[in-house]
Amino acid sequence: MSNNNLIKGSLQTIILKLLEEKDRMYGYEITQKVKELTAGEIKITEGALYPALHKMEAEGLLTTEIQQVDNRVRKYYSLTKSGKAEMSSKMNELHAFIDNLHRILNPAIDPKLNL
Amino acid sequence: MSNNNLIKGSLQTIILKLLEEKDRMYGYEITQKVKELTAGEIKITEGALYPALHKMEAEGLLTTEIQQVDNRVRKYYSLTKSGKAEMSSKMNELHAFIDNLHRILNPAIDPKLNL
DNA sequence: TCTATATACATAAGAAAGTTAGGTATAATT
DNA sequence: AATTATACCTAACTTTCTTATGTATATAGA
Repeated sequence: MSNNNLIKGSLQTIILKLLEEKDRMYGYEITQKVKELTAGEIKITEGALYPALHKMEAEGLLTTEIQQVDNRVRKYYSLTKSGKAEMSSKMNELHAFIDNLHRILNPAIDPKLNL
Repeated sequence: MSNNNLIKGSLQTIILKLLEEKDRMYGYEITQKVKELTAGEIKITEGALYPALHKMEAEGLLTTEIQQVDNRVRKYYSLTKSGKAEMSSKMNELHAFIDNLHRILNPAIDPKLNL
């Protein structure tokens, strides 16, 4: 019923970073973790998540391990060596991008000074 | 020869905000302003910019005024009332999104404390 | 003079990364 | 019995960008 808006290109970075913080995660767990961390403001849709995970596995950034839990299948993902390198790289890119966004969007004079 | 990477959805916000800071701007001027503010790190491509400007004009966010300068045509864009409202809205969304990104990507314990 | 660069607009084909909607299946709750 | 939660998946479509191309004038350099 509602829109998440604005992830656009940061989903891979989010996945990589979460998997650096926690060694093994499965898809559904990632969606719940993001929902929890953002108080429900960002909801990763399954239509975005699963194709992204498959793509990253195909690129060699992630490895998988299937596990049976309570008669249900879970597919756990972990970072490869190359995935760890990609994580660092993407985090740097994202920080640089956000810094640049601030340079563009923040008025020259700090608006807080005008209060 | 090089890639800008990572704008994805923030271009409209950038255009709206620049036009709030400076009443009238033309397309080429916007590309130069962004390049200048980010020390060349973000380059708005024309293939992204012009369609975005046309779309925003069609949506009633921008109005245009064509002007002749040195035998060359310039198309100046300005915010409409609705464009100003959209600017505020998009800025809020973007700030909220960046805050959420920080919540997801920043480790629970401030890394600066580990230095 | 010719060429390249800068200024200034524009479009079109294709790729990338989402949304929305659907499907399968088990477990737990109402 | 029906709904919600858990857990995976895909396919059609849309949005937004990249890359490439086109037009035209002005200026600077070889």
